[in-house]
Amino acid sequence: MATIYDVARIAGVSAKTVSRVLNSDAPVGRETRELVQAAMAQLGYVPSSAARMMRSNKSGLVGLITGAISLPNEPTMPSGLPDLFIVQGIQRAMEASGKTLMIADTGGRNERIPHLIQTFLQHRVEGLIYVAEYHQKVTLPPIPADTPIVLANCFDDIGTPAVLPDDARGQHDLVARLIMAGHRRIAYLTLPAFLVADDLRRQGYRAALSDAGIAFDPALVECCDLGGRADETQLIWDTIDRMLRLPDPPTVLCCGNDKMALRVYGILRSRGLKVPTEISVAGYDNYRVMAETLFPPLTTVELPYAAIGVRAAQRLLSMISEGATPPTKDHASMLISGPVCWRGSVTERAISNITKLNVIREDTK
Amino acid sequence: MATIYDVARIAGVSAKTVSRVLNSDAPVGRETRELVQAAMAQLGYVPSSAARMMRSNKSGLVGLITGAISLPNEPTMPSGLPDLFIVQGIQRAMEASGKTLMIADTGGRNERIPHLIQTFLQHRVEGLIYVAEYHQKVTLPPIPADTPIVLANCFDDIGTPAVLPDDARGQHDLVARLIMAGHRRIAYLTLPAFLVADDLRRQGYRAALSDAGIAFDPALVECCDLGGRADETQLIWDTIDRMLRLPDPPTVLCCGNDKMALRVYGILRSRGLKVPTEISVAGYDNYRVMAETLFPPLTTVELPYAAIGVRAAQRLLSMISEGATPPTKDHASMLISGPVCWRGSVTERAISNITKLNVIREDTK
DNA sequence: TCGCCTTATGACATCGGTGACATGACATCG
DNA sequence: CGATGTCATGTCACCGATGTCATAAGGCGA
Repeated sequence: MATIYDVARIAGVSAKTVSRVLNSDAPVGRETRELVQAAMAQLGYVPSSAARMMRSNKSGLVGLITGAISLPNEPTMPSGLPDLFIVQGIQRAMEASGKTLMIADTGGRNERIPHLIQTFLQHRVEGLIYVAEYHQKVTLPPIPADTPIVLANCFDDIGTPAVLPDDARGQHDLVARLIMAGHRRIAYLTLPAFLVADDLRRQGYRAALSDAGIAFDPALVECCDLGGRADETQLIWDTIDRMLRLPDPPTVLCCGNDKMALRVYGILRSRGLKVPTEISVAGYDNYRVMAETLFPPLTTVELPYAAIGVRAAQRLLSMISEGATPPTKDHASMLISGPVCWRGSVTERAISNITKLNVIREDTK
Repeated sequence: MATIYDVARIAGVSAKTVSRVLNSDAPVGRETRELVQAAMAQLGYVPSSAARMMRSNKSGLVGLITGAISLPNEPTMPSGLPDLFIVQGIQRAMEASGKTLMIADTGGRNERIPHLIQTFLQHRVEGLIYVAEYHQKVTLPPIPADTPIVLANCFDDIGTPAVLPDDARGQHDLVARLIMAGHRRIAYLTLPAFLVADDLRRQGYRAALSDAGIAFDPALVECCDLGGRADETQLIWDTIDRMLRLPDPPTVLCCGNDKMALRVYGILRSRGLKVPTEISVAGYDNYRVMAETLFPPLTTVELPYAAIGVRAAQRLLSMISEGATPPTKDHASMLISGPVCWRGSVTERAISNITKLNVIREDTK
């Protein structure tokens, strides 16, 4: 591979002059510049970032650690694959700032994280982002204090800056919207209780009911996610069966995620119940291949993955540019909420007030 | 950040000795080694890959260009997101060989590819892989001859090494298996004709019919994919309507992908047809969140994304180790086939012969 | 016409490792 | 006992850029 010295020789100038042409950091005669550029083109010269980095001690690299690439779609995983949108958001933001993103993957084995961090440090990354597959608490190995790090879709208990989905608000907004559409008996088929999101979503669910003066009925809430185990369909079937036999059965089933909603569609139809005319269904995630492809399309809440990625990247970039000074140690975690995506799977029993409707939408975007 | 010189000073040895401890490339006294290791630990020393690379001229980096991260799930895209499995496969293979993968994303704008390649070349990657979102022909900008490149899930017309899904064989195996299950009237709701995969799949479809001595009936084949446009559901509806009215209607509907199969499920049920007892459905892709979550689970053909990734990576690695010598210029493209995933969405009208069945399965894995 | 500034360019050291080679202390062997 | 070999370690140059400083030519005001 050609070097500036090769270019300099061909162009009949010094290496330093070639460097100046490359960086435009000092005046170079027009004629000389053209000679140098011709030589570079002729040799197919590409500057070595390694050499450049040695001198300047700035790598322009940001490291991203994720299990997202390795664990898409694993049935055991709650939210599934769309967390890759986080990576996409980060990518976009980094792009815009001229940094190069190095992506490493745990392959599902968290014990490899120290090694991945080591590799990144060898490349002198200017910052790190850790992306979790679903909203959870994590414990990362210690990172050198001069390397800023941001957690995306996860948090720890030592106050590392984090960017998280606002699960409580998402569920709240959905339920509030369902109430506005005239629903009063709102069932909630929840995620497994060990998920951070489950607790937050339940809070949002209850808060929305409470806001509307609707009593909470524990008979309408049941965990229906066994992490993809074979008997899950049976569990959902039984749960729906039980709820429909209640004296005052639900008019809408809120599912912990879109995948569960897909199952519910199949079950309801096997029982001869039409969606949404006989019963409404809502999901969570806005997993678009499902939500938009289902018939009828699924009302759901968007998990704002791309926005989480963008915000995480921005946060890291500002930490990098502010230098080692951790600023006013502002809120370690930042919550991002996504809008309710209203589609045909829920009946509008009463369009109470279009204006209010718009308010909610704008409020949540 | 500490350097070997800092370590050397603390340990009271020369920098070269520290280097020897790092690389174990020459004998070092036990006591000295321990001193050095203690100093490294004390300083939190991490070697600079930039400096190392300058001397050795080996980066240990491989560049991966993809639109996969940016375009998951876009309704306009045929196969959708699972091509990320290719990236996962590549990651695994690179991992095993000790190379570090740099991933760059086109963000859907192919005109950015030259810039991405430029960035990779600055980092002196030892090879490049381009991953396409779906099986297609691509035209990449010229790459320096000394940088090997492999195409995954795509090909070009200048004979660049490529690793591709064997669409013809996949569709053939599926149809053959359906025939073995007793089906004779096999409808095929195809992908858009502009897709490379469509032509190959049609070939496979016809070959399987022909193998079994079943006449090809054009009335059973219709394109039902408008790239996610709103009227797609209507088109599928009409097509199914027409086919069911045929004097000899199909007993199974093969869909161009699992997403279309999901739509078909909804439509069939809206029409009161039970899957699979009244009509069978098959998909393509083995997009597991769908295929396994649907009720009943979907029979489909696996698109062997992970295997494509692994093979592409292996191919690149061997090109790297063989050096600039392009070997015997063997087949530019390598076809990878995936197995038929047999699930509950298709009836077994006649289990003709278990042995044969196993043969097909083994044959296709 | 001289001093000074700007433009255009080059010489050289430097970044952090590693390869080539040298050196000194022992051990081994004929 | 001297020749030879191995171990343990150090010296120094070098990889390919760029920062610092120097130099030379030309423009311009005093």
